[in-house]
Amino acid sequence: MIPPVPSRHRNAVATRQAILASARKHFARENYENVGLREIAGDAGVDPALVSRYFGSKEALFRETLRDDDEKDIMDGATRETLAQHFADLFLEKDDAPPGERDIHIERILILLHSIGSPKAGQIIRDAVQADILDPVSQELVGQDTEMRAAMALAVLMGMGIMHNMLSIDTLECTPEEDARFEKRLTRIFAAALEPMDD
Amino acid sequence: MIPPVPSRHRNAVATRQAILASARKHFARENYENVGLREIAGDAGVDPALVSRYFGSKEALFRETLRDDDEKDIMDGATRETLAQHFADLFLEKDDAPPGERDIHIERILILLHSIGSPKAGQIIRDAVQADILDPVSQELVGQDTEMRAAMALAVLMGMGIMHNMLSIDTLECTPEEDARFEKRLTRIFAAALEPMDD
DNA sequence: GGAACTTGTCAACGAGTGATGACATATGTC
DNA sequence: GACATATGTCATCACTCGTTGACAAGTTCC
Repeated sequence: MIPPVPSRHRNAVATRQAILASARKHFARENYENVGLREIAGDAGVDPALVSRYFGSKEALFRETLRDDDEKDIMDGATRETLAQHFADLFLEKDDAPPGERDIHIERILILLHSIGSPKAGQIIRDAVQADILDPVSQELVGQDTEMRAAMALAVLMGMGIMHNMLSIDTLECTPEEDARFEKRLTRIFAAALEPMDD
Repeated sequence: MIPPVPSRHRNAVATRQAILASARKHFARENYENVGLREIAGDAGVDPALVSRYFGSKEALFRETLRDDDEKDIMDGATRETLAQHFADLFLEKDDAPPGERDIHIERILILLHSIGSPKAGQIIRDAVQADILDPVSQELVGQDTEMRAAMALAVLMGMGIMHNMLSIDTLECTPEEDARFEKRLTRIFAAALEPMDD
């Protein structure tokens, strides 16, 4: 009988992070309801009971998944002139952040999108959207209807994300010319959502 | 012992329709996973076993829920000039269809939106979106990138629907002036998505 | 070395799900 | 009226889920 050598030394914070990372990965791919705690634990190489122990409940784990501690502001690097282009780049993943940080950013949006429509996740998502996206964006805008314009830009961003990542409806990635026209059109849409009315 | 008078005479097609109507109602309010067959049956005043019997499976029932038999085309009543306004009206529910038919239309979109992100409902939704929205719209467009433009308009429509109906983020319903500005901006966004590039 | 605490393991609970098959009752046909 | 079929009822299956508590094993401190 081989005494099973503990493959990983006991480390509370490490397992907690492993669980959280696994949860982020799975919630970014599937529904709140379709992600099981056993699935998360298995992928993290951890006993399922630890998930409940470390986070209290699945709902609390999901909330933790959406928390941004020191993540960079969604409006970082955008000036008033480049606002529409900034949002287009956001969707086109032409982010100038380091790749690791960018992936986290994308993962977070995917989590948001996948579990919209789940009543248990609804309020959590609502709060995160308001605090991390709507408030920062509308605060950056000037002129009339700042909240309305921020909400409309977010609506476009979410709709495009759903089309691309969840419905897998891609009108992109064809010829480079089409790609360029897509980007131009996308920028125009964001401009229509964000820019102050000129008349 | 009162012999329980059958409140409703046995009628296969009537119960089938009752189940379908109840399913539509519930799927328009919650996730695919969060709607139970017992819930649907209970609301239809029907035994839960009948749901499986009449529709085979929950998945098949959901698919049936999204079928449009004789529903009017999403592009009905739109000319090339009023295209953007037509889409804005679609979201603003200023539909000129009879109220019953309009509710069905709205209900169908809500079903689509709520169960995006559910893997079991994913393919069904994808097919319905393609056949009932993308194809008719892109077929109506002229010029370059018709599919791309249709997809972008749908993205805007879905994003706005999510904001309004699921995240309950309303920048609307304030003053009439704001309302008018919102409609104007929304029309501009749809125009940016739908109109051919002029340069 | 032994006590006190932390971290991990295991088995099980109660609740809920979709689905199925046996049975009961109504309806239609001859 | 008697049979065959259509429709509805009931109990239950097999399964998955989140969560919990008892216990084992490692770690730290005295």
